[in-house]
Amino acid sequence: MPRPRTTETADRIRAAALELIAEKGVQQTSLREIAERVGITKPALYYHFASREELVRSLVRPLIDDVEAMLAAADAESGPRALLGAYFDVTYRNRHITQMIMRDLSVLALVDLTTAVATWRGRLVELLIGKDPTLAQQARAWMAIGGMDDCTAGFRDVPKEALREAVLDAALATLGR
Amino acid sequence: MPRPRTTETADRIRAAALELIAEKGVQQTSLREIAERVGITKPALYYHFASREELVRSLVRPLIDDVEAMLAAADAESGPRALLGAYFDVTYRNRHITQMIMRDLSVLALVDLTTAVATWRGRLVELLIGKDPTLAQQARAWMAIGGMDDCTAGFRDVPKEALREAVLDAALATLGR
DNA sequence: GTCTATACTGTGATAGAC
DNA sequence: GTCTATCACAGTATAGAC
Repeated sequence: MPRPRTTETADRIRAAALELIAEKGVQQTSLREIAERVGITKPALYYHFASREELVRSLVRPLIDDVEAMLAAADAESGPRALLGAYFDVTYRNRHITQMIMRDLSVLALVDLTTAVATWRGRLVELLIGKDPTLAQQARAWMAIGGMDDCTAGFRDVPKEALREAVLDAALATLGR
Repeated sequence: MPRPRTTETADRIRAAALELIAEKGVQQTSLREIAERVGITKPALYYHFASREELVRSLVRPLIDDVEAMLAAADAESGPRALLGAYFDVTYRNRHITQMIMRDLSVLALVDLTTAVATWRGRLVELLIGKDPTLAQQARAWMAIGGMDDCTAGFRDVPKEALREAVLDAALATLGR
C-alpha cells in the first residue's frame, strides 16, 4: 500500500473551481482564475481536464450519482415523506453543487446532463403520484421538487434539521397530503 | 406626422437576440450571431447597445416593469388567489423572458437586476403571509412563487387557461389555503 | 506523468472612415 | 447608421522540457 499522497492536483482544481463558481457563477469564472488559485498555469489545468466542460461535468457528477443511487434504493411503498426526505438529504449533502445548478440551470446543457436530471425528476414524479399524472398533479410535483431544490440552494444560513422540516412540510402541502 | 417607419433596428436586434437566446441560452449566444441574423455587423450592433449587458438588460426590463406595476396596483385585501393570479398573468405575458431567466438565473446578476427581483419577491411574500414570516412560511412562499415561475417557463405547450388553473391550484395548496 | 512555452481561434469591445 | 480594422483576453490545443 502506497503512502498517503498529498492532495491530488485534480482535486485541488475541483475545489478551487467550486469555490470560485460559488462566488461568481459558472460562466463568469475563467480557467485562468482557477489555475491561478491552485498555483498552476492554464495549460497545466488543461492536462487534468480536457476542457472546461469536462471540469464542470466532474463537479456535477457526484450529485447525479448520489441521487440515482438514492432512487435505485427507493421503495415505492415507503410514502412521499420518506422519499422527499431522502431526496432532501442527498441534495443538501451536495448543496454546493445544488446551488451551482440552481443558479444556472443551463450548465446542465453545457455538460450534457440535462436528460440525466430530467430522467430522475420523472422517476421522482412517478414515485410520488404514479404514472400518467394529470396536468394539475404534474404542476404540484414540479413545484414540490423544484421548490425543495430552490430552498436547499437559497436558505444557506439555516441549520440542516430546521430547513429539512420546513421544506418537507411545504413540499407535502404542495402535494396535498 | 412622419410616414410609418420600418421596424427600428434596435427592436430587430432585441427580437433576434430573444430568439437565439431562447434556443441556446444567454451565455451561449454571441453578439456576432445576433448581428448576423439581423443582417448587420457586430460594431453596428454596438451603435444601438453600449454593451452586451445593456442589450440583455433591455430584454429583461419589460418583465420587471410589468411585475412592479402589478404589485403597485395590488390590493392586500384581495387575497392570495387574486394576487397569484395577477402574478401568473404578468409572468405568462412575458413568458419568453421568464423562460430566459429561469434557464439561467445568473443573468440577473449579469445585468444587475438581482436586487430588483429580490425586492418584488419579498413584497409578494409579505402580501401573501405578512411581515416576519416563520421559516416554514417562508419556505412555502418561496416554493409557491418559484414553482409558478418554473411551471410558466417549463410547460410550454399547455394552453394558458389550463396552465393557469393548474398552477394556481398548486400554489394555493403550497400556501395551505 | 506533470507541467511550461507558445500559438490559434473566437469573443466583447473601441476607433475612425464613409 | 453602418462599415473596416484592430485590440485584449478568453478557451483551446500542441510540442516538448523535466
